[in-house]
Amino acid sequence: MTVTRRAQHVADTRDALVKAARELFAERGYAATGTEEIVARARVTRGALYHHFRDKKALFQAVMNDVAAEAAEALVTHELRYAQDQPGEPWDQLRHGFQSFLDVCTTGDFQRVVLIDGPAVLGPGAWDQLVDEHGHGLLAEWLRKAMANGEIDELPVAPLARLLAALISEASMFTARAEDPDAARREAGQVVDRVLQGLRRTEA
Amino acid sequence: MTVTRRAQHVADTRDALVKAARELFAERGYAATGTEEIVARARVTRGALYHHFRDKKALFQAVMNDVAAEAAEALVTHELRYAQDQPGEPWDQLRHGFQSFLDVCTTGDFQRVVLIDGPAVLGPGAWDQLVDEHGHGLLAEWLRKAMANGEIDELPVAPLARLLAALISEASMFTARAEDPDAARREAGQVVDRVLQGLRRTEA
DNA sequence: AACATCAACATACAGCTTGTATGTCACGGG
DNA sequence: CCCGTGACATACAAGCTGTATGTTGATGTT
Repeated sequence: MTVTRRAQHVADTRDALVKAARELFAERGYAATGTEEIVARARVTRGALYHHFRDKKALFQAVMNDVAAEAAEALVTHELRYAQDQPGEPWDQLRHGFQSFLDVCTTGDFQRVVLIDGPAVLGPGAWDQLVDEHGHGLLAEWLRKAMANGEIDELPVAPLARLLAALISEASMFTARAEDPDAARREAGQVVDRVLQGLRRTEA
Repeated sequence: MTVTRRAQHVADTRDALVKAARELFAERGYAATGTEEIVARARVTRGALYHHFRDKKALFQAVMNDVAAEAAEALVTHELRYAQDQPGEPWDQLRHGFQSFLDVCTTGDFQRVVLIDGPAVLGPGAWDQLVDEHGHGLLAEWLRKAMANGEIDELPVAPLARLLAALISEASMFTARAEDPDAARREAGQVVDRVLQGLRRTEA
């Protein structure tokens, strides 16, 4: 067996650390979470933590990647299924994808970890890295395609993708913190959709 | 004299605290700035700090209000002058205002303090409060007016204002962290303007 | 004018937290 | 079979925040 049992144990403790940290970071935020709580929940000691990660920030980085990867994967599979079920125009897929993106962002973990603490802990540019790494180069890709098809106006893709992502992120925050989440979700979705519609090709 | 000299000294130390904290928070971020550095720069002791502010977060709150108020004021005066110089259509003023907003957000202090550390330190909802307090209820006002004039489509104003503010905030981050800030500023401005244009009333 | 009082600080202290240095033990190769 | 090394656990040092206590100068009172 190439993968020894010991190696499994190692991976297991690492995963336990990331999982415990994720729960606590999402619940109380990065600053308010002590390493002691994390290792207690993971049922290891701080020694294990500092063996696997250089410092607390590195652990947070791992958690953030975890959350982002999960969200990206959920979005992709969701959209792939939709595209299969209903092979319509790319435009409709883009609209649908935006709404799905909104729903994905509205999960609690994503909000607190990626949107709130991420930039503060890892400095600005944390987003850039995430964006580059976890595929919403995907988003840029979609936009490029839509432009090539003449469905939306030509615009610099890089800033457009980032601004739209920020738009949706904020929409998710708005939704989550509203008194009436369902109503807020509808309103936010409506606004997002309208903004996207506004980008459609203006008939020359 | 109703305002005694002692009172001036008190206000002076408080201002010195806020100013020193603002510089350091903007430069190194909230978490990386110790209270000792702050009071050293303000040439007082930590006792003074904890006399004027309940804790470090309260000081940050004051700094954030300071930065936000300054930005809001700059924006307003700028726009008022523009409106006076060139009393055109409200639509043009809205477009111009967005670009000004972008420029205001691009100042270093605003980025780090309000956009990055603000939500993380004071929790989400810090934005809501700022938005409500420092007038970009102004923004909502403009939008309402533009809708009433039939210049842009009817949409829920609250989410629209927040999403547009987030859009511009992200545009400013994009601009500031780009290799070529000037080019990035142009691209970001172009995208923002295009999004805004997209909201114009669709001829029924 | 002497005195009490209180605000505006300064100083000293206690507790918590992070990171590191050191120790231990099991596993795995030679 | 034994020794080295990785994977932890433990113990320690340093820094930071918040609080409790001390001090001083202004201010109001009689």
